[in-house]
Amino acid sequence: MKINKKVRYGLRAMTEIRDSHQIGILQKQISENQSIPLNFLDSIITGLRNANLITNYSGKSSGYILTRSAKEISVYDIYCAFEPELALVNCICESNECKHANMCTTKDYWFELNNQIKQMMKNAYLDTLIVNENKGPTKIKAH
Amino acid sequence: MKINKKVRYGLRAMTEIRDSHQIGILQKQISENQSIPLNFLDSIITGLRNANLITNYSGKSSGYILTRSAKEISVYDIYCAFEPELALVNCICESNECKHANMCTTKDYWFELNNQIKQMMKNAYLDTLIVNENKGPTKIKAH
DNA sequence: TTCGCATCCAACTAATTCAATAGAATTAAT
DNA sequence: ATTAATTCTATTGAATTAGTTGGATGCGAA
Repeated sequence: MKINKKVRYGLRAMTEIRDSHQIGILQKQISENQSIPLNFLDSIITGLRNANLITNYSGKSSGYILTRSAKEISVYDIYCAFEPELALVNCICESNECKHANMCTTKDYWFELNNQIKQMMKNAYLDTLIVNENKGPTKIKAH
Repeated sequence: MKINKKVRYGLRAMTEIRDSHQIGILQKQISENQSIPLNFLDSIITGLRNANLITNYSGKSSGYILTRSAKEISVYDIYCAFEPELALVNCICESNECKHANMCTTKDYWFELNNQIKQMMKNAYLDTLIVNENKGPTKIKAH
């Protein structure tokens, strides 16, 4: 079970765009800052734009910005820019219902796990994604 | 993000073995009951045996049984019979630490999500996996 | 207007993983 | 011995992933 690279790069790209605030940021700059291959980033940007999460003015010095506040963009919004609805197992998509579903011992469990994961991704917002400066164990300040 | 078929079949196979209690159950029977291709089930059984979750006597009329109580076998135990430790992103495995980890905005989030999913799989035990008989909306009995 | 830069867009490919199959060797009950 | 089941190794075919290539388009500066 892996998160695919478009989602991972997409999330990192989104934090770059977030941090450029109203000014906007170019693909090239995102690519350099985040070590994402430029050509690959291109298709990631397409995904984010189609999902209506970012926008820009076309032309030479465009620069991408968010379409809404970072605290209104969830990790699941970004996930869905690159993947269909989260479905850990195929029978979660109704179109793919499997024949022995009505005697399946595991279906309910997968549905439950699927929902919980989805909910965790929906409850995490772009504004909370930050670099953790603490490398070592957390120091508790005496008070 | 998908659960692979070995894990899914493996979990279903485990509920069959659980339900055979002390008697034991043959691959062929598991294969028929759960519509799992027999040859493929073979490699799944191997995984479960190597993970020390099931055992049998080899030969003609063997039959598999659990090595311990179903309520002591977690979904995560079964998952790990077929996959290495859950790692949604590669940098979770220390051997694969990525170069810009110390400036990564998303690492902490993936670590947190990874831990929560792992915990949910560790807290679900084989004895709780059952067929849900209710097809329609739940009927609440008047009392 | 022509050039450079950056985005936009579609097709393609190389590599890897996944799901399944095939067949031979082994084991043990009858 | 025969039979029925498991065990082990190797291979295949399909699907997915990650990334590339090449060209069209749009804008601004020289």
